[in-house]
Amino acid sequence: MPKTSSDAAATAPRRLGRAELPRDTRALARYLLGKTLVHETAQGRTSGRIVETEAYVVGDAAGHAFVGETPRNRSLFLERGHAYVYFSYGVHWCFNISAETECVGAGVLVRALEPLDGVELMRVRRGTDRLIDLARGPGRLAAALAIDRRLDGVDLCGKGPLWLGTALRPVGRIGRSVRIGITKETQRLLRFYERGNPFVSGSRAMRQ
DNA sequence: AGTGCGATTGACT
DNA sequence: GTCAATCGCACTA
Repeated sequence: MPKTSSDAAATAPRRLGRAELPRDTRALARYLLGKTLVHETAQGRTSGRIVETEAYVVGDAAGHAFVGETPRNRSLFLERGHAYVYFSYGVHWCFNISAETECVGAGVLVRALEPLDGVELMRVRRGTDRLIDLARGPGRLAAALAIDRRLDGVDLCGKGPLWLGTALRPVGRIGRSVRIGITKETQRLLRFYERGNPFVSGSRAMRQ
């Protein structure tokens, strides 16, 4: 059987520091492609390679921060590198990374991961055996890594259980498209993904 | 206090 | 392809 990036415990990524993250929201969305997202819990470690992101920039009517700071979106106003986790459609959690500086509301939605460590644990959490579906889409990704409201606002650049790591493998060609599922600012090309990667969400055309 | 709706997913025709 | 599930939040009054 050929070795794939989904084999457990491939190589250990190094934690990324805040200084390594671009301030600019769009730049951060691109930078994150190929990087590793890790969550360590009592159940074990799950991690994945980020293959799809969306930028929600300053002054963006589609962004949750557009209405100004509220109890729900306050994490978007933290310094870059903090988690913004929100509850979507009364069913799913979605994971974002705050961007820009403190008091500026912007962030990057992480939409899909290529599973790395803890694939079996992800299968249990997700209730499916299909590797391709474990973390393909923001709601699935959060479920696979057990990300929920408890992680809203945590620093991803500290020593906590949820953190960003270096890329274990360089990112390939980056594709760009409109963002998925929004009703405002629908023409802006703020979705970024690794071209041809089967773990990217959406239709086949959206992965090319 | 009531209303409308959403950065989604999975089941079903 | 269509559509219900299911909740918290922002907004109106």
